[in-house]
Amino acid sequence: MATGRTHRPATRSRGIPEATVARLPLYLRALTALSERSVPTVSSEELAAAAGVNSAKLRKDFSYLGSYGTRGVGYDVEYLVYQISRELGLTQDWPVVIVGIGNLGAALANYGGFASRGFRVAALIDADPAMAGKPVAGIPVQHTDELEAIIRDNGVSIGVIATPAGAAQQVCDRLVAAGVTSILNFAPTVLTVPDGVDVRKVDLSIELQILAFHEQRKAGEEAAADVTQAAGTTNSAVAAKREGSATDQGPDGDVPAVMPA
Amino acid sequence: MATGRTHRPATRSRGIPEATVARLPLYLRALTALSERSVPTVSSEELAAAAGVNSAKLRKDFSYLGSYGTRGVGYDVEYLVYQISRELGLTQDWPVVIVGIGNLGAALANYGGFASRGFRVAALIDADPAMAGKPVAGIPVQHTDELEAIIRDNGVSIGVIATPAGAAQQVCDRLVAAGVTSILNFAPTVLTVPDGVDVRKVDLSIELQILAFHEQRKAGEEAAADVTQAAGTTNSAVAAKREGSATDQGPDGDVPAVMPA
DNA sequence: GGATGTGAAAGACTTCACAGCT
DNA sequence: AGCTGTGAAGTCTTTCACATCC
Repeated sequence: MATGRTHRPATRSRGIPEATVARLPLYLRALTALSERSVPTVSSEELAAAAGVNSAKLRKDFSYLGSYGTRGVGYDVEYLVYQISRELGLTQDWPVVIVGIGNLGAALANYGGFASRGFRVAALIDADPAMAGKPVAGIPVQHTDELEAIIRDNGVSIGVIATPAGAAQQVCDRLVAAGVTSILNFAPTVLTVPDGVDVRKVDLSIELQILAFHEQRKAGEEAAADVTQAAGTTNSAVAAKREGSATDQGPDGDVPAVMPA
Repeated sequence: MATGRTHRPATRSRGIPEATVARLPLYLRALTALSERSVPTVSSEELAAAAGVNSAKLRKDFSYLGSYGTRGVGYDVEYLVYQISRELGLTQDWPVVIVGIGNLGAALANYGGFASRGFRVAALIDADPAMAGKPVAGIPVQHTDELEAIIRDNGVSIGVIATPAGAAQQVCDRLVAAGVTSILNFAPTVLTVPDGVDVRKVDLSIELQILAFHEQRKAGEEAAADVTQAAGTTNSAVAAKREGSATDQGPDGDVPAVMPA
């Protein structure tokens, strides 16, 4: 037990809102791009635009990390990159295992951004004996039998599940039993995990369905709200609604991703 | 607004909360499983468990759709499946194009759940001339040059971007110009789109970073709270920290190769 | 002057708890 | 008796707007 909601002696400040945490990677990516262009400082306005959020939100987010900016000037890019990296735990190396080396697993293994920042593919695991030894992305695939040993020998705490839905829970159970406490699930199924284990899911079909919902709504409004200016091409008139902000990308709200069981 | 649809009092609320919309696919999946097992009715408690949420939330969610349950009994599985499908716009067929047929694009094309629920892969598009004509998941890949024609001829309104980050915005612009109004972006970059176009993103690297944050927090607590039985496992080895390095799978590293986080 | 950092207000979402229907 | 549907309360998140500091 223990793990779960450990009672912490009110260690001040460590309360970064989940919504903020979910945006830190976005800021980090934008900052990294600026860094590569040798941009020394950036204002909340500029950085917010690059990250696709509004500046008030960004400043509020950063305020949870501390006062890393300079009034009248902006933020030092390199310094912020370091602070956010540290906050996200990317200054250390996280060994990761990918279970299920089908098309998706292979795509993930080949994903460059994977290795680049803090994450290292420690092993690829698949249940198919025929896959064993075969290299994918330069890493030999190992059989599921080795799962527990791999986790322990490499001190893996993050596992990626890219198996078919039917195998996901079983794989998850084994990962958790072997010591994994964070799971990124690509299988279209709800995973049940003990307290203290984080699960985030990535689900193509859910995302598409959400898009379909909005798409349908657009079509309805379009039809109902007669055709005002729509002259040329289709271009979704979509009319009203839609407030100012152009693109608050993504699953943004980050619905219920983390579910500590 | 205009549209004098002022007929219904309420209940048929036009405003289903975004958070609710994001969960409908989850409920639908759970219900479909029940349906396949020929379960006739289900209580909010049972369905909530299957979907991984709590029952109060589920009931509240359903209340936005209408009163589809029976007090003292529960919900009729088939009926709910239909209502949710309709609400999500899955009773119609959505042609989808996938742009960028690397490992990830291929994985998406092969994804079964794709075709099953209202979505149909209308075309696969890639910029590599060598890919043209080559079948992936039984569908011949077409060259980017054909993009506009494909969108128009098939009435595609949903596009999936699985290209490297560097090509994503350009592809996005072309999709939008051709009439696409919903985009699912797998490339690790912020897309800018005109008003009225929805973008959702799926980003491996962001998800991993969020997990790393929580993982780090756990480790800190563990250390602070010390003791616990523990013993085995642990010692995250944490080798040296790697810096940048320009990995990048050269050959069709497919997906987002560049752009770390 | 100019941009950050932040209380306070507004809004969105979740949870509670129970009235109301079967 | 059992379970849904929902106002109300509680919590989290976003936005505002301005005092504060370089």
